[in-house]
Amino acid sequence: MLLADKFNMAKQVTEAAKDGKGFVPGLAVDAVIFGFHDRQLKVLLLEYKQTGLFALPGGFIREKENLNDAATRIVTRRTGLHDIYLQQFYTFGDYSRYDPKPMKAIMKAKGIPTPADHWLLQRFITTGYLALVDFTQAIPTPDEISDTCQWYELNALPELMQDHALIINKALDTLRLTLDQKLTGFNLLPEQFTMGELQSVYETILSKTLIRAAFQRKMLSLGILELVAKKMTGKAHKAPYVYRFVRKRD
Amino acid sequence: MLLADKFNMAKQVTEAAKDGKGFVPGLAVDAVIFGFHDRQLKVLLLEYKQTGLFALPGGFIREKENLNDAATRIVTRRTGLHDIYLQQFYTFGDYSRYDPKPMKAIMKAKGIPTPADHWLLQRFITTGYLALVDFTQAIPTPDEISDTCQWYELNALPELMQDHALIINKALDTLRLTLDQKLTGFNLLPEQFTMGELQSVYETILSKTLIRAAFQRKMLSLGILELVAKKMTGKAHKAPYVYRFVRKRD
DNA sequence: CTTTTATTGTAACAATTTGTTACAATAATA
DNA sequence: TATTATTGTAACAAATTGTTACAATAAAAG
Repeated sequence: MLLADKFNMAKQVTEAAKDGKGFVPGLAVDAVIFGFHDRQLKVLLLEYKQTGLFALPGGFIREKENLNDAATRIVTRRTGLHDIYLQQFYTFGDYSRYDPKPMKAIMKAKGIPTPADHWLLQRFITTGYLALVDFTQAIPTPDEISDTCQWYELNALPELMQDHALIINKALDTLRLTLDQKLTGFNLLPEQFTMGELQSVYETILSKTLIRAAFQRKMLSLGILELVAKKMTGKAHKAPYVYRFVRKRD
Repeated sequence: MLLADKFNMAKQVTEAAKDGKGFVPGLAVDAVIFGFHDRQLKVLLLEYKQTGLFALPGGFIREKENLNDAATRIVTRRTGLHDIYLQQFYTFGDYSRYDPKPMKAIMKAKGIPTPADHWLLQRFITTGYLALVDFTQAIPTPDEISDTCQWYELNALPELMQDHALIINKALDTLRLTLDQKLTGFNLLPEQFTMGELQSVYETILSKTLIRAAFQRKMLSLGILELVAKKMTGKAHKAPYVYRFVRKRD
């Protein structure tokens, strides 16, 4: 979960929030926010310079808030985006993931007392959500206590807090397994895109090259692409068509 | 979650459990335990005669227990089975699922005081697990405060507490979507089974008839079936082969 | 016994889907 | 105007899945 949000809550929301009241206890939300740029999958991470570690955006659930709404709120806060593709993928509840050390370090650096029973130092179980966003539209936004909020290449992640590397792996596994079924790849692209761009999203997610003719034929056969126009690339070759994703009529 | 287990904990485990201490707060586990019998999918449910309602087996997570271990413990308790196929499928966190009324009714019937801040009357978020068990081996076992623990046909479920009908639906959806991928259907059968029995498991889960020749060819091609022997059915026709499931060598 | 009945196991062919190769179309550049 | 680098798609091949058919056979009927 996002340490920053913990502080956010502890420091600014309400008096009650200071001791964790006003939130569902023991449960957090972590978001693996994927973006796509330069034929690479990116993940949005927050940096905590005090610990030398990075963390997934995360937070807590308000007393009367739906779990899914909490996830939406968290992702919207860090990206500035609404109408985000969000999918709950796993709830991480191993006891071994409980490690109050990094949190303690951050709290100390901020001058917050760290009694052993402080609510931020208790065990948390976290529900993982994966978000697919348009890289060109997202505005990475750190919160009050994180130092940066930036995109990182999935293949070159910095050292992550707790089990956040595991959470990202599981998110990617889920994305791969449900890609064909849920047709979620489109969410990583701008509203309009070429077949080549779509193919490169698929290739990057699946980590394998696809056969161009077969990919194009398959995508067109699904009836989910609407042709918009041609696109002059300024390159010395035929201009590709531009498509838009249209929801399949059931 | 299983009301029975709440009481179980509250009444018998430790003094600490009485006020919910010793458990992870706010989070529960519910298990959708599937069995297969007479070409029907069955679900294990607990009955609370005080409320006229039925509930999924469920419970809480111990202070230092892994979430997955809690699920295993809960399913093992209700079935007497070890080495169960268990799969986490979703965490249910809508605020609207919070409804203390049935719990209050049960507590009153048991002579337990019901202050508004009683830990059992708070909002719980619950992680759903689906279990696939061998109907012939499971021994349905009610806990201290439930009246019965029995199999119910998926097509003829009694009225369920809270959002438990929704949880069962989501479990079934997950089972259907992952059936081919995870080859989980075998877990509903005894160790040895005929091709016809396996096909009827698939047909029941998917709610559609499958083509016998294609099904058999596909299953055999997967290399996960080991021929054991022939089986005399006592019927007036050729005896079918008997297979055993063998894990695919990676 | 021999024939009938109801399945099982599988081959054979058809239909569909996916993999592969090839080639015309074409926007910019030389 | 020819060249270059891609795009769009057709055409055929290979693999997978759907369908039909038929021999094998355990028990029951005659």
